[in-house]
Amino acid sequence: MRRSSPSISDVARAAGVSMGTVSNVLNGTVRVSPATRARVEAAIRELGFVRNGVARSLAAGRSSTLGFVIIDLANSYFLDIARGAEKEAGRAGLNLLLANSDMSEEKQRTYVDLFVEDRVAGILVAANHGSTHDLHRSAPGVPLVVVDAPGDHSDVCSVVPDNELGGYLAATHLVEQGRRRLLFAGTTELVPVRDRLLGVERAVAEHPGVVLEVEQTGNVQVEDGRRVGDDIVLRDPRERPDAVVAAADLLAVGVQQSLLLSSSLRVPDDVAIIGYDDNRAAWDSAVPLSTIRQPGEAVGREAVRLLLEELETGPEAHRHRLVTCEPRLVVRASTAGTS
Amino acid sequence: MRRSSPSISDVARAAGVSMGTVSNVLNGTVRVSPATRARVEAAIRELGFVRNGVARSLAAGRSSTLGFVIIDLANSYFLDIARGAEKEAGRAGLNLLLANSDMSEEKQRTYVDLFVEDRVAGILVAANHGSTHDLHRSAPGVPLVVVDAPGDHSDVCSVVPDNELGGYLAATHLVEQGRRRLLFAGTTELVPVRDRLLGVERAVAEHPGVVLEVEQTGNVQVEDGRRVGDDIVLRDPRERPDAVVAAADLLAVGVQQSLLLSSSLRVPDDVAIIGYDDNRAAWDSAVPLSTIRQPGEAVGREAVRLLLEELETGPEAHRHRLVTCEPRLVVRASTAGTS
DNA sequence: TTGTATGCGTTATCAA
DNA sequence: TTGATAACGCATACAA
Repeated sequence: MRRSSPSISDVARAAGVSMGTVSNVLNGTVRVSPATRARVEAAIRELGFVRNGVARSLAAGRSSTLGFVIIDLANSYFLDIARGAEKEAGRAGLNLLLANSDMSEEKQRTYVDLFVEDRVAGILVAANHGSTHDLHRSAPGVPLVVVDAPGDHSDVCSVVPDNELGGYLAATHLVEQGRRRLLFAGTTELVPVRDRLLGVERAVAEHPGVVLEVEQTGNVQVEDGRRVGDDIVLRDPRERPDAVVAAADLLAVGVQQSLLLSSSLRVPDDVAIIGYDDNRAAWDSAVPLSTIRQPGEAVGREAVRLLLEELETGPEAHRHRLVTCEPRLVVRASTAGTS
Repeated sequence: MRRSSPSISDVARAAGVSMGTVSNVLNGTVRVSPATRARVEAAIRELGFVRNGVARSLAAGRSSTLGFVIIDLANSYFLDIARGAEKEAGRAGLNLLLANSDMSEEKQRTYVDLFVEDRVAGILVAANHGSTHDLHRSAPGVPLVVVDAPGDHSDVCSVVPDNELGGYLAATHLVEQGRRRLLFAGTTELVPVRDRLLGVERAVAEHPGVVLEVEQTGNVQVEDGRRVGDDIVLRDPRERPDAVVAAADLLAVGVQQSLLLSSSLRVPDDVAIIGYDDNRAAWDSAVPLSTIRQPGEAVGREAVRLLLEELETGPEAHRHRLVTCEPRLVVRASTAGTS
């Protein structure tokens, strides 16, 4: 039994050919006669040869893998982005490896550094808004694209979903369903939430007679939503909104739970509710939730495209830019009725 | 501006020392005089040198990264495993890279192959039960551990949660809460579910007077649970279970939703419900769900430990084995009352 | 179509 | 403590 795995030169010797020939049949770029090809392939099989990607990328000076540093894998949105990125990468013959930075900027740096050291072909980073400052400085020479947050435009490309449009779509939908008193719930501490609210405001402004109220929440989790719901339940009917735009699905689920448990208000009859994200975590609410679906796959796809573009164009000829992806309205039961 | 990133020899020239010296300050294994160290470090900073991990692992003949091929990243359990694995790997100075096989055995193979080609130090594979046959054959030379499914014991190590124990814990808890008519819901097509049922049966057998009924479901999703709940609601009170052991959290959520919507049965007063997995997707049910928490982090940790063991012992001296991790009962409101 | 030889950027061995 | 140099396994340019 051999100690280390066989190399190309072992294969060459076994097949009675040169290393170059073995390399040629492996890569298929240069023509090789069927006869020798067969001999080489037989030797490869016999020896159980597996090509060494490390030596490969060292010699070739390029790698065929992309690295994706993800801030929150528990969020299905980022998984969708990863899927989109993976597909687009596959089209270009590249593989996508993931690293979980788990909300930690330190781990984010560590993994970016790792990918840089490993000289991957390119790096994707899903980061927090505001934490993308010097990401590019960690990656000199390796193209890097910031995903889901606007990066420093002069140094990196970035891809973001159009949150303003999403808010607009949500509010417009509710108004078209006949709703007139809208309540927006969320915390405007978060930049994406702020953008969503802007879109809601634009939609409301387009429809005279429609009023909008904003309720700040501490966070955008289920418990925050429950508080919003409890508040609505306690109100005088004349003060009550007939529709809620939640800044996130979990928030919407909380609102819904609260209304349902109170048994006094029905969804959507009395209050329509729309969420945001189309998060898997909210797919199973009692009343199926209308929502704005994040363009996760598109974000991932576009990010890889930008990476490939930079890869082909070369670092200096490349102009960094921001690409925006459009979210989509998904109508389910929670807004389906007419008021 | 330089075309490619500076190498050790560039640094050596700039610092007026030899490559070996630079390598020594980089790795810190050999003593270097403070003076030259300072000169080298200055040159490194000045040139923006980043060490080349590819050449590094080629020359050293070893890599410091582990690869984890994950079957379903959308399931928070696997993310927990990844976290546990990452921590343990970190302790050994290794990095963990993830690949999403997304339920596809083909992608699983592809990524295992990729990791083998890249000569990672070791590979973790979270696989489907039954699909682990020839995984080791794809990875000659690279230690591979099967996670969450029993691998072919003679070829690989594997780590699994103790599903039988989990079932036992769940049923015992319910019996201790005074429940006497247990209903187990799930599909015994799935091996893990079958094991959980075995544990439930053992617990029931230990308590004369307690009866158990098994209701097969098509799958273990929320909708399957709703059907189970609907069935319970329609039953004659004397035929009705006072406790449900669901084979999975989502199933339990479905049961709960159905009972709650019916408004005729209360949880846990009339029917206690316990789930399985402690899946994040079920954290926000209306009545907080008691459950059996999967030992995700432990599974990941043990998997890496087995890998390290095989790495140190060497392939031939190493005996492959199966490690089992114990799940834990988590009591929340859905079983907290007394019947 | 196939063989030969050089270099990729490091580590590691052996001298100095 | 430091310097010189041979691998590591492959791609690739060039020669045959």
